[in-house]
Amino acid sequence: MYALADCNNFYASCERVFDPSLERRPVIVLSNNDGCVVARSQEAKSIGIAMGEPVFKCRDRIRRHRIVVRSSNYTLYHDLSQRVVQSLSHFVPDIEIYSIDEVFMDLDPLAGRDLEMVCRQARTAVGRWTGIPISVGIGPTRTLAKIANRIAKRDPELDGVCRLPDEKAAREDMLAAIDVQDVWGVGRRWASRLRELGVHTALDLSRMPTTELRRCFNVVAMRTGLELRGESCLDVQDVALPRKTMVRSRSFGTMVTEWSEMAEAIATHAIRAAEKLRLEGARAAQLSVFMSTNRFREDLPQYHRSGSEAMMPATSTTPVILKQALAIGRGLWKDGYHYKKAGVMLSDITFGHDQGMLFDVRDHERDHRLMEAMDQVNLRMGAGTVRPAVGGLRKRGWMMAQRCRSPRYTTRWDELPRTR
DNA sequence: TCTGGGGTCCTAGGACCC
DNA sequence: TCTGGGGTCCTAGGACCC
Repeated sequence: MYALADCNNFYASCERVFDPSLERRPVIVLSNNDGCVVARSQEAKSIGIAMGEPVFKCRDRIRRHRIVVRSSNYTLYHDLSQRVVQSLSHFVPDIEIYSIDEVFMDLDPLAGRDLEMVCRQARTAVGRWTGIPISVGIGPTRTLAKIANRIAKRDPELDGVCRLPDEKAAREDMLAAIDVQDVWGVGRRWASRLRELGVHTALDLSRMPTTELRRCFNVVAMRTGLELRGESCLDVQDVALPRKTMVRSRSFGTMVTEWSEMAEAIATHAIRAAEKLRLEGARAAQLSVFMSTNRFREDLPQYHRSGSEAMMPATSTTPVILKQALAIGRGLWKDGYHYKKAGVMLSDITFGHDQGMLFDVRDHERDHRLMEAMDQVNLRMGAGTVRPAVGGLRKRGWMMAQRCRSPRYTTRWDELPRTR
């Protein structure tokens, strides 16, 4: 058996933990650059604010209903997420962190115990210890646990925990009430194709022949079908798999028309990416840079391009990555466009020892000492205390807009919550 | 005026090998 | 006259997730 613990309205709930005045009020959290709505409290959902809706389209409703608006504060959300995981692991040993607000739990080690009871205890504890409300779904496969979780959220009488019934008829009734689009693994495209085939609910999907799913879609869809029938195809990954790629990108606060600004943005992404790579003890052998105009501005000429080069040998040294990223970026750049976004992607990521180079003249030992010194200073004195100047030294238009970010209550001494 | 960021997996098709 | 069969690797694009 598996359980899925999912934080309710996670970012909105995080905002409430240290600001109880937000309780019972509609709250929304915005994406980077304060562009779209990425989280809504229950009250905001009831008003009809949609997930992913651009803020400028709901300004009226925000004013009319006095909705509280927050920029996203990932430092805070990430920290609270870790506390939720820590609390859960107190009750269930085998867990997989699936996303910032979801945890899968393998319940087999708890065989013989009342699984629903354990999950209820875990839910209460998370609420008390972290202030974050969660819902838990229990089922024989991960896909069914997801569905149970959805039901737990929807039906207040279940008090936040739903165990999928074992009896066939009862379970089928539940599956029949779930829209096929709401099944984990079925997105918009597949949902519309499935509807054309007469498949409208999770129950319909579970009854579709495996070979048909394989033929019309792919093995991923086939697994989903099997999982809905109770045949487990996806296990809890209790060890996080090593990453394969790393991306740093942002859309700009205001559009960029000068290479000097674009260069700062690319440099900043390259610097951050290299830093994170070192933090994880990894190196990358492939570097890509991309830039694009604003796809929503149909009145302006469009341009988007990416370029990529090998890095030999694989590296995490900032100056190496930086120099190459700027060279690629310069090659992509064309005057005359209004750029809205740029980014850097590192791939072919390795951990441990890499292939060396026969004619390598670079002093890697020196690189290593330099990076170590820089990282140590930044760790102790604050991020960005020592950094390459090409990333820019003053506030510029390309930098991200964040008009209403709450304090980083749990990770900064100078932003600790105070009592009056 | 204003529209996010970061991932994974699968498949088809082309290039290449013997 | 007649022109095979069995592979691997890479990439781009499409789908999905949060």
